[in-house]
Amino acid sequence: MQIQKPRGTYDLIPAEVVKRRYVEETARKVFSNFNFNEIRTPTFENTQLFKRGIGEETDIVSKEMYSFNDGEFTLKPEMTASVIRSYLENSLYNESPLQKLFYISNMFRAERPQKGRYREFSQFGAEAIGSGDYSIDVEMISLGDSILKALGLKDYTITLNTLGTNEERKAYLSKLKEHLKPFENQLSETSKVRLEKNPLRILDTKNPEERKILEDAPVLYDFLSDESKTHFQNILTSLDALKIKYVVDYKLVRGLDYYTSTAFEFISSELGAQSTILGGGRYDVLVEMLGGKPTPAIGFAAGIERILILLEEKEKAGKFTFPEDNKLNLYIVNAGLKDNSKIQKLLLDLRALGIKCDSDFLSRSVKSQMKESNKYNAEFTMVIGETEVESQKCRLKRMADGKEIEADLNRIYDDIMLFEELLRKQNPNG
RNA sequence: GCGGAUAUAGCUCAGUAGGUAGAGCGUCAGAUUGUGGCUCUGAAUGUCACGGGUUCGAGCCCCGUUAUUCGCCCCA
Repeated sequence: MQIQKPRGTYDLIPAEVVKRRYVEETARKVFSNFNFNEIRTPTFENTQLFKRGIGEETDIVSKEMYSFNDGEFTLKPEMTASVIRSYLENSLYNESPLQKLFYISNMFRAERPQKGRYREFSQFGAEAIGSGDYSIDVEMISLGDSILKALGLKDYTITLNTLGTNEERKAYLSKLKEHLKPFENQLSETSKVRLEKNPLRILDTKNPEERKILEDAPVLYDFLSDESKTHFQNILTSLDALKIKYVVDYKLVRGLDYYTSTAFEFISSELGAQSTILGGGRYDVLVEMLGGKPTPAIGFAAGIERILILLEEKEKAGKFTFPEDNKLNLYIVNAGLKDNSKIQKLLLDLRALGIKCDSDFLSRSVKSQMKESNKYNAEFTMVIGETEVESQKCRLKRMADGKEIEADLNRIYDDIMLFEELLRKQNPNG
């Protein structure tokens, strides 16, 4: 029996690699424009890092981690914990008080696969470590927005909330529990468990009955300090000034323990259950939790597969096209030349000069080779046989319009560059 | 992890009442000797996801497995 790829993984065949590279390169370009620097960390970490950083009770840590070596190591299920670990381990805080970092990497979570949800998946994301100022929150949101716009996406909603500080949340949570207690029997099993362990997550429910119960539940925002409220309002004011549209949703929460204060999600309606294409927020306590000095920080991550699904849907609808790979500059047709090394020598010289060129390796007919050249969308084609080798001359054909010049085999590169001029000289009327 | 659906050529899909597979696209070759795109002609390719069962006989029916997909859940 054929061996299959593991569940929830995928192959990227050449046609798909081109699309993915477009996403990665576009993201990289925008990150760079925002003066964020790339960071790369190991594929696996000590399991302890994620337990401490993400939280033992989270779904990710409690049931979705790929651990091995008796649980000592774990394939990274997200990047933030790794980035902070690396930030501390390499003392990046000594290089400058604000570190603006980005990453593009694959992650691993043992979830049930679905559209837009894989067991090995990819994210690009950014972390700004060292500033508690609201302006960096705005910077991050506009960074995410800029990348998606640069990619050609615009049909998404930016949803914002603020989760306040741990102390503020504590006061709120007891009120929320009080509100939910009477309805406990109507809650789902998971919500019942959460009522004790993490009541905030109940706000996130999709269950219509639970949503109803939550309608007149206390609102977290009302429990926040003036400082927290001002921080949030300043962000909103700035976003208005930048003409970035958003929706405030006081029920938006995040699933990882390290989040505090600002939280945001970029949501698309075209992805079914996996509607979040980009999500993030502040995590002002994480650096300290991982052994550093108290350091405010904020980050986000975006799902590359989800973005690709959206772009492919747009492509199908005729509203988008992926940029093509660089086309072949020259295809050399071998017309019965026994000594192929003469052609390969030519290819080698041209390639060294930066020309993308190829030839036949199947001893096919001239006609087939021409078709091949056409399929590769080659800019130029030339035919070389015994006659050409002897005379050191050949005909160089431009595929777009079929026009030809006589070219010198000893200076093909120059002739390609001078094509138009030579064409005029050789055919003054054509 | 729970519930539903699906699984036929590289791709998109047909396949009638169970009688051992087809189309379009793509690929390859040819349409007079060494020149592509259009057109025409022709060819190749499937253990009908895998394993078992029912039957004289299964792509079609039954069971299991695997994978995909939708919802829950989770999140990017």
